[in-house]
Amino acid sequence: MAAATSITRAHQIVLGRINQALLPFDLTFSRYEALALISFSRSGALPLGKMGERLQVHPTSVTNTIDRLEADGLVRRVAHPTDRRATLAKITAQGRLRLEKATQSMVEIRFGLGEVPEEPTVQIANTLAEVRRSAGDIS
Amino acid sequence: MAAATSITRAHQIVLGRINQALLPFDLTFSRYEALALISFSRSGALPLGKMGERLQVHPTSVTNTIDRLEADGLVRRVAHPTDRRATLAKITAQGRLRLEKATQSMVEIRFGLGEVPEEPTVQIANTLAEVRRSAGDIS
DNA sequence: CGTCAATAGTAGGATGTCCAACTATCTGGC
DNA sequence: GCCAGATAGTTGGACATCCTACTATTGACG
Repeated sequence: MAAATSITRAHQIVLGRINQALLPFDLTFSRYEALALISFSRSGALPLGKMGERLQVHPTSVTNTIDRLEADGLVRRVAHPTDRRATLAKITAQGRLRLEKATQSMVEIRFGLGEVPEEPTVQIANTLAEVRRSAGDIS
Repeated sequence: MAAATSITRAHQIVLGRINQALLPFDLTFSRYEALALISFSRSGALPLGKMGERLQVHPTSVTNTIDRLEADGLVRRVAHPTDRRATLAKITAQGRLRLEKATQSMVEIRFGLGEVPEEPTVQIANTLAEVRRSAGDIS
């Protein structure tokens, strides 16, 4: 139970710090993650469904996230070239700019890890990998 | 960044499993945590503010949680004996029964850790302690 | 080549979390 | 004693998440 509690608390702490740091950019961690994911794709656009898979969130959550990013002018919904069911979220120039600034801030706060040194963070990723493996999140 | 991502994903996975297991008892992890906390107190009752401190959540979250537990008959709001500002959440007999059953289920799924062996879970708690220490969550 | 199951996305409703603002009560300094 | 500031809890609003149910489109099998 100590492990489960630790994960919950660590998550609260890290997420809280991250969202605090993203506040000036009018972003949240969900929106930041989504924006970053899109920007990493070669064409700068991704079908919403694919995003849900990658981020491991429900399709309705993606809809919500993209709604907000689009309202803020950071992405644009465009039609999928061949599949008329699908919608692509395409990052805008403004979106890339905002993402870049936000990422600087993320790096400064070390993605919520704060003053925790490098070595322990590697440990954390490694030990939690066990949990993620058990759920098929990673192989 | 890998560490931050790992914490987020592990949290999603563990919380998802826990809430799934609590579904038959009409509980969520928040409500389960709150109920357990109250039951551990000597008198079986706690001021809402104290609960917020212990669980590290906002006062309004406690209000919400207790609202639901009370609506389900698992706790009852009673007046604080000396401080008329404060309200105590007191666990009911039905609450203790429900908690007991839910706890059995929690133990069975090892609090969401599933098939992860004992040793790695200890590792997880230890490595994440670093993050929690950095936020003053633990000493 | 036509029907029907599968897939992509969205709408509505529930829960949990936070923040800002409010009411009620307590407490300490004058 | 009294009044200002602190404290306890709630209310209303914002976000993120999930689930169920729905529409539109695709694709596969008879």
